[in-house]
Amino acid sequence: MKKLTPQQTKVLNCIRDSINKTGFPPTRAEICSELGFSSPNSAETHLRALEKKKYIEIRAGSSRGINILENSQSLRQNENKVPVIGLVAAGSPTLASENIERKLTIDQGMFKKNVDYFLKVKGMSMLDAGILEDDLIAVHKTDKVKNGDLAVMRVNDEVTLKYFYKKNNLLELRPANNDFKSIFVDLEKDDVVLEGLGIGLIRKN
Amino acid sequence: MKKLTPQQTKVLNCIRDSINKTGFPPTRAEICSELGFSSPNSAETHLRALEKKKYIEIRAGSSRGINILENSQSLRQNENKVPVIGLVAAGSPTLASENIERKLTIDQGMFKKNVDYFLKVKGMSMLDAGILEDDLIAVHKTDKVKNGDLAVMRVNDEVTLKYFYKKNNLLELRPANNDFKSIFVDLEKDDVVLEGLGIGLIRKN
DNA sequence: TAATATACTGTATAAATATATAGTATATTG
DNA sequence: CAATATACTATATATTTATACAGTATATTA
Repeated sequence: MKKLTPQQTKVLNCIRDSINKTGFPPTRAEICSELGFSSPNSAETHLRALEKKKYIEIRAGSSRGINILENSQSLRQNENKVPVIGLVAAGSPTLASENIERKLTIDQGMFKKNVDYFLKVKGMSMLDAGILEDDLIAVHKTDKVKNGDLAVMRVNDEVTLKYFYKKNNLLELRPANNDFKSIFVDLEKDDVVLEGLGIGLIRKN
Repeated sequence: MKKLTPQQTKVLNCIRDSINKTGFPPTRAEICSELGFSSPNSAETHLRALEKKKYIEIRAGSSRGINILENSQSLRQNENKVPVIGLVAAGSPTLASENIERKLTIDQGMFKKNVDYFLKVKGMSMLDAGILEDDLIAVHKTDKVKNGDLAVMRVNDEVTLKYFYKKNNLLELRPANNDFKSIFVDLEKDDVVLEGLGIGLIRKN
C-alpha cells in the first residue's frame, strides 16, 4: 500500500465524509468546493492518483462513480481495540501490559491519524488547552514533531503531555496553565524520547 | 413505518445491491435495466414512493442522490453510527437530516450512557469546563436532569450547551467562562426544552 | 363511486457530470 | 539533469442523469 500525500489524504477523507453524510460519493465539483479548489481537474487528478495507488476505484462514465477500496488491512484497522494507558510504571515501556488500564473500541477513522493508545491525563497542567484530569488523549506514535505540537514525551523515565518547542539543543515542554512552569531539557544531557502526538481527546462525564 | 409493496421492496433492494457492489447508488436508468423496466419514469415513481414512506431520501438535482435511511428496522449494524449535529436550523428538530453533518462510528460502551448524537460546539462559553469550539459533545437524550448537569437546551428555538440550575420557576443556564453571562429562563413564560445531557466529549486536533 | 395509489411505456430536455486539453509551477526521483 | 509526480487554474464538451409531461391500466381506499 503506497503512502498518500497530505492532499490525497484530504481528498480521500472528503470522499469518506460525503458517503457518511449523504450516502453517496461526491462529484468532482463537490470535492473542489469542499477543499477550495477552483478547477474540476484538481479533483480529477487527485482521484486518478488515489486510483493508481489502489485506494479507490473509478467507474468510467458514471457520475459519482467512486468506490473506496476497503482492503483487508484497512478493514482490520477500521474497528480496533485501543489500549488506555493510566500511570506508566518507571522503567516499563508505555504500552507494557501492566500499564494498560483497559481497552476502548473505536473506529480508526474517528481521528485524522491512527490512534495507537489513549493516555489518561494526570493533573491540570494543560487546563487552558481544554485538557482536564482523567481526559483520554488519543496518541499517534510518530517521530515527526514540530514546534507547537501537543506531544507525549518521556523525560527521565516519566511520561508527560506538553506543548513541544525546540530551539537548537534546548527543548521546552510548555504547559497550558499559568500555575505551571515549562520543563527545559538539554537534548545533549538529558534522556528524552518522543512517544507520540496528541491527535484527539475523549472525555467521559 | 409504512409497509412496502413487493415492487417497492425490489427497488429498495436494488439500491442496496448497487451500494454493496459498486459503492454508490444506482441511476434511474440502472434501476430500470436491473429490474427490467423500459422507462426511467418507472424507477422515478418507485423512488418517490420510497421517499414518501421514509425509506430513502432523494437529493434534488444530484445524480445518484439516493440515501437509504437506516432506522430501527435496519438490517445493518448501524446502531454504532451516531450523527454529528452542526448548526441547528431554526424550527427544525435537532436530528433533522439537514442538521446532520456526518456520522461517527463509535462503540456505545464508550460513554456511561447511550449516545444519541454529537453536538458540535460553537463559541467559547464553556471554556473553563474544558470545552472548546468545534469539540463534539456526546449527547444522551433524556428528560431527567439535575442541578449542575451539563445540559443541551433549546431556548426559543436556539440550541445551547450550558450548566443546568433550576430554582422554583426560574431556570439558570450557566456558562463556564467569566466573559459570558447566565441565561435566565422563566419556565412559565419562555419556551424551553431539554434536548439531552452532555455525557462526554470528543476532540480532533 | 370518485379519488388515490400502484405499475408501468414512451419521449423530451435542462442540468449535472466526467473528462479531455492547455497551461504554470514546484518538488522528488532515477 | 531529465523525467516524473504533485498541485494547481481555466475552458470546453460529449455524455450522463434527473425530472417533467403525456399516456394506459388496475387495484385500493375514502
